[in-house]
Amino acid sequence: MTSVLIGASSEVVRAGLESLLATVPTFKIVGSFPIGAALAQFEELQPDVLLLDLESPEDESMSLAMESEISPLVVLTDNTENSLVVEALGSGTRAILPRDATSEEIVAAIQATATGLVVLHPHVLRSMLSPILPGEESEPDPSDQTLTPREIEVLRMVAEGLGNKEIASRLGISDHTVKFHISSIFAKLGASSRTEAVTVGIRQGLIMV
Amino acid sequence: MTSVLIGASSEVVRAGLESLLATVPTFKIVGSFPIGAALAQFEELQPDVLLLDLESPEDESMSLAMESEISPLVVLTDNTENSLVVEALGSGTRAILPRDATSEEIVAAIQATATGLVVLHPHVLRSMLSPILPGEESEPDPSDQTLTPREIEVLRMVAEGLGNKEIASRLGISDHTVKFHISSIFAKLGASSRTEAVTVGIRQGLIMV
DNA sequence: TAAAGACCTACCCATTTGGCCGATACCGGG
DNA sequence: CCCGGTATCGGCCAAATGGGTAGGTCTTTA
Repeated sequence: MTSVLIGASSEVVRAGLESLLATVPTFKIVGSFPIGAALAQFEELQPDVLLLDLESPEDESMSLAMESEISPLVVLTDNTENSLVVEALGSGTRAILPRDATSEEIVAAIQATATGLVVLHPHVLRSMLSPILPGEESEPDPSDQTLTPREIEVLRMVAEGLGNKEIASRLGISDHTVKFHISSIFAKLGASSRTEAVTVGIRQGLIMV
Repeated sequence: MTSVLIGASSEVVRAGLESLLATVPTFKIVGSFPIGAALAQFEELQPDVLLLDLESPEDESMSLAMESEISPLVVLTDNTENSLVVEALGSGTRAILPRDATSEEIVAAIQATATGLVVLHPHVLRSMLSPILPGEESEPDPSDQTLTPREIEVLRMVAEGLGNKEIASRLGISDHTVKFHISSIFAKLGASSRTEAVTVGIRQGLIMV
């Protein structure tokens, strides 16, 4: 049984969510209020999940909810690309869905959230990943050479500051081989030291920091 | 009804997952094979979800799965902090859970994945957020030490892949001094190689890529 | 089947790195 | 005035690094 508290400024939305959740026998709606009231009631009602419908992420309700350290939080919002929602994940919010999510998605998100998991809509994920996955940049700079999976694996360990010997033992290969791979990496990346290789690799999105 | 294909190298794990999923009436196991075989069967069986148990993210199976563009993919792995798993999200993987996830979590993740949502374990989320959320850094490692302007200058050149001698001539100082600065940087950043110092420096926002 | 590429191993050797000892000099605060 | 932090030099030395060349499997591709 998962107890759910609904917070939505629109009464229509509340009614919609209520009827939606009512179709799932393991859900129990412990309350349904405008956002402010829902937040106020959270302490007392202690629901497993708080389902919030936010008109816009700029809404102060978002920050309010974030600051109150309410943890199992499912948020419906329009602007899934706003960095605000991404930040929200850093402080309690367990799920972010667009307001036009299907009922199956909302139900699944609440269930997953209740178990402690974090749920995202693919769009939200993309906006999170875009800064760190520069994505398919194929500038024919000096090379355009693609590293083999093995080389990427090695480069990743180089970035960790590991020595050739250490890398060798982790991969179960000889350190001679590691040196060979690193030489190939240098050639393909146009680098001449492992440190330079790392920065180039990061710039090209091959590895992350 | 959600059809699930299981891929795990260990027969014990397969049996465990099978019995776990069997308890959910809306799940239907369409197959259970070692990882390679599971990937091969994916086309034919066309499951709604592919559940993979990966021993380690370095496993070539991961890259294999990523390249095959199989989309509804739930991955169980040990090393949830590895950037590899984060990258995996960029190409198909819909869920990443630690291998010691509870049965509730696994079930919830499969259900959410089937509806198209992306599911993460909180740990995985943290490793994704850390690069773009500079805040919340409160690891009193050996670090928290602030680099002097000169040291930052040196670190920046180290990141470019320059050698001590080269840095020395650019700064108009002796290479001994450069080595001294780098030693201080190592101590303050808790690094033990110039490459590691660079990645730590990038992580802490001291330098940029 | 042949060719190509990825992957692994091995050797030699010059250069670089990083740790360790020490020293001088400047500057600001107690 | 002395002390601590910063910046600058010096030498010594073990270890790691990077370049070159040369071989060997294995899988995929043509």
